[in-house]
Amino acid sequence: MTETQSPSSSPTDDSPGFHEAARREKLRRMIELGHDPWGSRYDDRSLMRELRARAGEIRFVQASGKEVEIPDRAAEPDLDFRGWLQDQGKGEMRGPKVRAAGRIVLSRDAGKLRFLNIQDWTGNIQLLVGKAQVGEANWALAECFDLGDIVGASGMLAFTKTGELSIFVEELTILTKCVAPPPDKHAGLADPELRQRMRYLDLAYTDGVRERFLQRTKVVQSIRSTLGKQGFCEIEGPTLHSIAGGAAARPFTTHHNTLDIDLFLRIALELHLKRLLVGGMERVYELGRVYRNEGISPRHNPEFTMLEVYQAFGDYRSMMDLTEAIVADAIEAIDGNFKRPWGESVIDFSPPFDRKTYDELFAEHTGVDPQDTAAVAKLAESIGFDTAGKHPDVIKSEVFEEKVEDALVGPIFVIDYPASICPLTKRKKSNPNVAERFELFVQGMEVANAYTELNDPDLQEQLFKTQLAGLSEEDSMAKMDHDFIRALKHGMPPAGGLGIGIDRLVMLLTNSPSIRDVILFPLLRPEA
RNA sequence: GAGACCGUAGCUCAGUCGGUAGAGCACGGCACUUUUAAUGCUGGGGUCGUGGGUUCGAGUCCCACCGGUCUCACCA
Repeated sequence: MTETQSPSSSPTDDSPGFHEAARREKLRRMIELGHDPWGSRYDDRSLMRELRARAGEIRFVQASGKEVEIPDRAAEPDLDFRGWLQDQGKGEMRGPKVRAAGRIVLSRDAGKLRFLNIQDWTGNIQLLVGKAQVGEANWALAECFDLGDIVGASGMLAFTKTGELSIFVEELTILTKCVAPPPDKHAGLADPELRQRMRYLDLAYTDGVRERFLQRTKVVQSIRSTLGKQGFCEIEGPTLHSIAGGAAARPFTTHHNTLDIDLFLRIALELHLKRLLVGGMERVYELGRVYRNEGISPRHNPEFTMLEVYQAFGDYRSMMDLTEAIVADAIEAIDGNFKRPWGESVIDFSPPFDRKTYDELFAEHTGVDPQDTAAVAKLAESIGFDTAGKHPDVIKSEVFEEKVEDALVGPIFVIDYPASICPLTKRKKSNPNVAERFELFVQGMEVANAYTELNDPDLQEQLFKTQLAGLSEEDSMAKMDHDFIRALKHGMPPAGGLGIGIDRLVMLLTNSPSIRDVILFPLLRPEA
């Protein structure tokens, strides 16, 4: 901001930055004409969506005084509007007086007549500005407008001769001058780096971007509403943890000066929510950011949004029903279409989703008996995995990820995981080697993960102490948290718990191939 | 962290065999009171990501670096 030129500097057509210079010249002229180029409060405007809804109020008044309804061009797309209008003979359009404000995204001028398309976040509308109609002062202002300027207009809502709904402007207001040249008016921004670094431009000028992020908002609002209706209570847990538990991921570290202690940014919400179950908060959730110091990919961002829900006296099966309800309600909130496009294919989110056990899917996709540890190890080695010194369940899960997960088109609940890789999950009564856990897979992506929560403090302590052979402590979900064990000793009710990756859910629901398409400001290396 | 590909005007993109940098949009000027990515005429706009090297000559070939995209690794 320190390099701003004075508004009085003249445009120089032969220097780099001449686009800005030309715009600053118009800014100077606006000031000269007595306008504030940075605008102020602008009341009583209608949104573009509202204006389009009012098109039905417009009438053509014939010379005789007879009012004629305007044909609905949506119902008659082939109508020759110009011809229809001529057939009505002499007369004039009459429509409501309206005010609107928005950014100029298109501009055409035809001598002493200008057409401006202005856009707000509900749509756009054409302004018709005629020199004779608006008078010299407004016309002089209109001559200072550029693409990208934010302007206000008041006038009559009516149709032009070609049938385009327009505001026939009577008064113009500059609300904010745009001094930087905008992206291509048609193509918007295409360079993925620019789209992320200058998200404001991507939102303002690239087709569909604002809509996608508004859909994300609808999904999040819908989730809160679904949970609220079922009596769940939203809480805010700490994001600074002294033990980064609840998941297996490398944490970001930070430091508190006064206490002189190192802290971690949370990698999961789990352990604090379960403490709340102990405290008698029977249905709780948190929807918030977690941080994992891992790689960046089309499906991973170092900070992402997680939903975790805990329901006392439930189990992982109640969480399956809840997951389906959350997804179904979110789809209803967007557009109600359960068969959703995904690239070249279509995902059918109609509940109920498929449910298959881990072992069933393992056998189906590998042809190997999941109980036959020797055969599983042999398969792992044939894929190229090193099996030496690894727990059989670790080997099995490596094979599962390699051979099964990518093939899960879904939506499908994978249920009943090997217990040894689930240190926070209750075991099945019928088989202690199996954990009551499911993950929801869609297009090979893990979207949700849920357990019947382990509430036995002694078993939990033991599992925290046990590092599975073949996993480093960093790779392990088992991190000793004495305070959490102490909480369990006071009695955590049997419960179901659920985690949903919100970014990935939004990706799937909005047909977005990269997580960066649904995160407003994904992590980027700083510019040089 | 490894590999492949990419970086040219404000934006979107061409650029052949190594031979003085191109288009559309945008921008300036002129014309036009019913346009729809308006149109017609006209003008200006470039440190080809950065720095080296090869060459008589580099946007183009080579090396390093910066940034991005994808794949892999990591994310049990």
